[in-house]
Amino acid sequence: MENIQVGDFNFQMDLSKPLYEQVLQQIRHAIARSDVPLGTKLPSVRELAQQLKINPNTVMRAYQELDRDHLTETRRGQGTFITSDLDTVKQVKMALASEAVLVFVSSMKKLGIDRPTAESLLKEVAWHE
Amino acid sequence: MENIQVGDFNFQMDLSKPLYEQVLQQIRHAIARSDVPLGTKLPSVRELAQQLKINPNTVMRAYQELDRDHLTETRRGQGTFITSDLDTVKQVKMALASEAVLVFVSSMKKLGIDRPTAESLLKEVAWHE
DNA sequence: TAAGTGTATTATATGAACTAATACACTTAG
DNA sequence: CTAAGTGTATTAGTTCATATAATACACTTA
Repeated sequence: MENIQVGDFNFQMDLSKPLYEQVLQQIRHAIARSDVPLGTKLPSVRELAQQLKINPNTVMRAYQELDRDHLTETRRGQGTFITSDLDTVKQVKMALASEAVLVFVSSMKKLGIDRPTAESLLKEVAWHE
Repeated sequence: MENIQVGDFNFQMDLSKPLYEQVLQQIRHAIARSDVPLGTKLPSVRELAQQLKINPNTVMRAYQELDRDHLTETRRGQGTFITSDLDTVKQVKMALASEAVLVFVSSMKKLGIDRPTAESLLKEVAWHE
């Protein structure tokens, strides 16, 4: 459970999922949560790779996917920056939230659990904001 | 989206996840949903492999995991049968449901979405029992 | 005894993920 | 202009989980 701080970002890496996916998701979530101001510069590819002890190519793969979602903007020679467009951030956030909701509903249906039961199960668990 | 019927079971295989995991989950869900009576015999390893056009070893891997959870019982020379113990089924079902709830809550928290918002998102989606 | 079960073993194939090394292109501070 | 710091691209190789293949063995039952 090592926690690595790089610039404004926090990373917890493990081996359960592809590394590029973890980097991608953790930065994406940081943006969605507004942990970090719009326009913030991401750590450079080389720096992040060094800090996380992974390959630069792996970091680049994550950054490219962020770019594709327009959550970041890359300026050659300068770096990769979080978008300044709040709408884009909100849209991505809602898309991720909807996806999570659908996954949950799908799980419940696969188990043959109806809506009221699912809702009460959800009410039973602690949240801890 | 091919749908394959084998005995009392329905399978929809794709390439998004390991084959053994898909077989495992689909049978597990069928049991949890009580789609199939307790005590029912699963298709034989060879038959299921043939119908799904996958390797017998892959099917066996799924069956062994079901056995480990005590959702099935294997009798050498006879076959693999769903447990007759309703409690076991209920327990596994609730464990899977709890897991799904936790995953959902975790997703919401990673996005910085609070409980009331999550609940209202859930209310907004169609369910279609 | 034969046919149908699960089980085990060993070998091989495949593809995704990751690493490695290197070179190139662009920007900016000095 | 130059050097250092950016992202980008390419090619090669490693590693690991998954899946296949072929075969043999053990047990049950008709």
